[in-house]
Amino acid sequence: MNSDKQENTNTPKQQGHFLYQWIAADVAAGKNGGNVVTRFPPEPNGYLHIGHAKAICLDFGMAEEFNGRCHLRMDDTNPLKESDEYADNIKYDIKWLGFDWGEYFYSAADMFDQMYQIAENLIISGQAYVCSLSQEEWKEYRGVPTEPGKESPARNTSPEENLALFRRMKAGEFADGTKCLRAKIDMSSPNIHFRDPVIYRIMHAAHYHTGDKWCIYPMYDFAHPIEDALEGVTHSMCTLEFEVHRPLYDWVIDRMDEMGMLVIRNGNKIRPQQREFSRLSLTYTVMSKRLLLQLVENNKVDGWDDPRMPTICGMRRRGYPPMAIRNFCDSVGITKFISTTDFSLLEETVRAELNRTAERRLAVFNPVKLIIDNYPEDQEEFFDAVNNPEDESAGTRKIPFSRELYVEADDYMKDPPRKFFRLAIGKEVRLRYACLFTCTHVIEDDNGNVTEIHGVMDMDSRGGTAPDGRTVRGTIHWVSAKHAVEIPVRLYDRLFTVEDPLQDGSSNFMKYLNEDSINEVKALAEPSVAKFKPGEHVQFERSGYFFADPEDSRPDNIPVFNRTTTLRDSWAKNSSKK
RNA sequence: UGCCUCAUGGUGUAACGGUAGCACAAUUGACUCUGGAUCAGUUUGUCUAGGUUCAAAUCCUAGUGAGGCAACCA
Repeated sequence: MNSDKQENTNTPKQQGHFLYQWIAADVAAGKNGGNVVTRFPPEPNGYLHIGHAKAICLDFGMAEEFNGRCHLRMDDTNPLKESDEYADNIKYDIKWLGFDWGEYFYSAADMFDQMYQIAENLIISGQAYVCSLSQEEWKEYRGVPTEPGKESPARNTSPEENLALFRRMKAGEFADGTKCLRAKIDMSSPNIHFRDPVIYRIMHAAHYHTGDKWCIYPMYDFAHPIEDALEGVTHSMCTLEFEVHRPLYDWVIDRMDEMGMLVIRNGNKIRPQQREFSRLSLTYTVMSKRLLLQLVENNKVDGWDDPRMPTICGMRRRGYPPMAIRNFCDSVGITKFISTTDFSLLEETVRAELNRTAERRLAVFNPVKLIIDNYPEDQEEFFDAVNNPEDESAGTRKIPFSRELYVEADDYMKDPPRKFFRLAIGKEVRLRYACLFTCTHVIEDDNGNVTEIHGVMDMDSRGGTAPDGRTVRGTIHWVSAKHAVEIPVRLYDRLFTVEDPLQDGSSNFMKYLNEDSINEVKALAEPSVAKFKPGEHVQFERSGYFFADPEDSRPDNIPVFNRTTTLRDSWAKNSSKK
């Protein structure tokens, strides 16, 4: 028993990314009593995007891995930007991804009283003071990194004087920006964040959560470590740009420790620690809330949940399954290296998931009539089709068949290249699930466009199997002309035309918008497609994965189908190369 | 420039002093009632220069390149 324990403490599992190892080492060493508490701390000032999903998977994932818990906390210390609408949608998105914070929901605003108390304590112990310098003046006093700054004239005023001033700030006696509370640290530190950082500012603004109770609000650098400490968070993970803030984070934790305000859990004093990892970047999109907001406000997209947006809600409407997003987040890994992930990796993860789960249907997007001349005019019959070849339990369905069908115009070629295995005069193809068909002739209009494809079926090939076992290379999809239903579809493509829309700065990114990123068309589908419910996925064979849009559907209850992603198409890839 | 950080195929990541591996992308073939899926194969890499060591992607030194910080935003 004893030796077992020793082995555990000395050999943390040497696998997983660096943050995993960091936590594993703490657990093995018995730090915080071996408990792990993480947190995901969004500011409710925008919608969550795929970059946040990476952080969510990390924060909740590490908690689960070490049998701990992950808090959800609204980091709402700036009333000017935050709202309930954002907070509600953030919660919805996290749940949709499949994570649960249980009873551990927090709001920074709920800790304003304690933050205020800590600020007063700092003033009393001479570690904070009220400064009246204007922002311009302060900029000059703070100085540049290469040389020490200058002390604020208020730096050495007495605690009594500062306390009185701070209380008057709280009482609303001063206008915005005329005064602020600064931590008294080190004006000559090479780390700018140590040069007496502002920890409270005056903002006469109603907070979506606390209303008019406050007119002073804490700054991030002060609030965040307090939030972590008060909640008893053990491991606080954030993105790389906060690396230089870490000494200040630790400074605040030290002060709380001196004040005896750190949480004691099971006899262990919980001292939160911060570590940083690289944020996610994706090709062909932008990931900053600010820029996404610009797209929304300039009507370049249809809102935060436009299926072209890299937001969680946009991807949901596009038809990306939550598991695909989680698998993607796992596969990009956690490092400190600033990298850009190929969008195709995300798409491939989505295809992998949908290939397993989505039912197949036949739909024709660019129809041309195909007539089976040896099939009786008034006859119709039904053929069995497999719903999902990757999942036998999905069963089969019947597809109606008749003399006149629609097929893709692209599936016919007048002068086909040698490796074209589709319709051409004299060639035999398989009509998926139905029969073998040989094209005999076509009818063209005055412009040379094919209006009808004619041919004959092998009457012994019903169901699509060759009676003599001959191989037929090409199989094409079709719908029966008199049975087909018309469905609205939205074909989406990437939002930007270049891998890095910010290649010449964030002010010019809109010029790289892809004008062709949405294409609304009609398609003809087999009748069963009309029965799809909003929120269901489908693969239209040989075309792509589609998602019945939960927001829009027609009066006849046929949904609008958003194209989630195309199928891989090695024929198109090869032929476009030539 | 001051402080902090990072550097492995086209892209992203693994290797924790001992055979540079995996995924995506690219490419060849097999198979196939989706030119999908599946299976098999191929191509491409340790930023540079020194040092320590029997042995370095890994440790040390210097250089180079990239990023972050200098809001009363988070």
